[in-house]
Amino acid sequence: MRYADPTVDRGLSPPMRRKPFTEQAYEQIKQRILGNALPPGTQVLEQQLADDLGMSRTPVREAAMRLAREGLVEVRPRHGIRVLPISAGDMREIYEILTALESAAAEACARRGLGEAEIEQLTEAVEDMDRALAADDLDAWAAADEAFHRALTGLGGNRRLQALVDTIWDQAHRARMVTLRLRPKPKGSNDAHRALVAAIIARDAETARRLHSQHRQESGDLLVDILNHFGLSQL
Amino acid sequence: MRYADPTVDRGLSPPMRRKPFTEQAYEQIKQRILGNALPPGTQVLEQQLADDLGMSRTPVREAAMRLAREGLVEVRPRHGIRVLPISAGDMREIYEILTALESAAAEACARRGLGEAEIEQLTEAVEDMDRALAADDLDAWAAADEAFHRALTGLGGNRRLQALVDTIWDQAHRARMVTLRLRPKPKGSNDAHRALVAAIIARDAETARRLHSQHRQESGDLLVDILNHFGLSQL
DNA sequence: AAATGCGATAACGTATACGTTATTGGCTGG
DNA sequence: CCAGCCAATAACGTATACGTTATCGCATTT
Repeated sequence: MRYADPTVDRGLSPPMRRKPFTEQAYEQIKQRILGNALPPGTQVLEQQLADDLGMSRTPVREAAMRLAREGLVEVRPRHGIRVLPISAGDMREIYEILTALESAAAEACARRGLGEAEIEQLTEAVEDMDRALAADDLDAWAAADEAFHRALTGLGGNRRLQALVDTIWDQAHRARMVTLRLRPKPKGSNDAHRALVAAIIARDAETARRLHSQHRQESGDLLVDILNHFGLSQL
Repeated sequence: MRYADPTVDRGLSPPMRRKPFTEQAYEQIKQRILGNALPPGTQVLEQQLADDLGMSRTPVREAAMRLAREGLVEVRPRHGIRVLPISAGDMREIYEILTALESAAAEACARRGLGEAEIEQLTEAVEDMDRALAADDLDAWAAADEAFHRALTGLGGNRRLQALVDTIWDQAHRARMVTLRLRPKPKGSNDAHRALVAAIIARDAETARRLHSQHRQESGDLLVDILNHFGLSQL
């Protein structure tokens, strides 16, 4: 039986524990899917993935079941693990959920009021978005946009909500990456985020919710329209 | 090696397939938790659960990991699987999420408009709630209330949202059962549901959302207050 | 008696073994 | 040549085996 070679024990002293294989498998497979190394429609056998990752089928199976429940793959009993394509309809569902949850987070932020340092996280992200847009760096813009949304949900003070949003956000990753270069410059997003931050600072919960809800819904609609317009009904 | 006895093959002809052990384990353990056969704080070893359920550790482990991600248990290496207590703070988080998602479903129902038969599902549930309340049958009331919420999310036309709500709803199950008999008669809920149905029929999306959001938020606050008032900070 | 060290043991993470069954490729009959 | 059958096989679900490591009891020390 082959176990993790203790001599390769990721340096560091005692508090550094090796990440369980199940976790490694989950992260790596997910990364391959999001990074398009495993494009939608791909089918891989459990054994094959296990070989690739240098572990046995057990952790791979556990990771696959998790990814399946998160909606990234489908396990088809004798056909392997299939990377799911995302349809425009899926995106509609995903954005509807993101809209509801993120708006609730925005409302919560405004209601409870944020501290100096917390506001800073948001404004920082908006400034990064501005800079990226000025430099025409769409990848940087996407990263900053993600940072903003992550900060927003993080500051809402609801861990469960944050975890849900993270999971769901990942499902839409591929579609966002594709549409990023097919859509008009996302100037509107920056403005919308600025307005939201203002509402949060003003502790106007209802406005914060409404602004973000509207913004999210518009982004979602735009994205779905682009997918349909370019005939990208499956990603 | 012991495999499922084919002679006990749940009757039915060919299209009837035995449910995988992993699934059985998940359902049974969950049922035991929700039914309080495994009260919060309980710790059971994987092997022990496996013996109880008449299967090996493998499916039990998979079920445990799933339940852990759903927030019902915590796996503590070498201490067994621990049934998590629910705190008032947890309930706040859970209700915040339910509020956001169900309100979105209500809005969606109103926006797209429901057919005769679909409306019927909702009014049926409300009538059941009325009957149960008149008969002072709180368990029946809770069941009808759950049916209403399930119908609402189902009719929203967003499968992902429905699945999320189902999972999160379960997390709050114990707390609802406990507070059911500590709270005043839930007459207000019935009225709120009736008003919501009216808004949906009128296809007034914004009102539907606002009504349901408010109702949900109030139920959540009430529940949290009761928990705190009775010192039930851990369930 | 309390604290420390150490060995036994139990529980876990992972690997492997194994029965079951769907799929597949070839073969036979039309 | 094609449809249907059959055997081989591959992939999966589940069970079991096994190395690792945390915990616990017990003995030794202060």
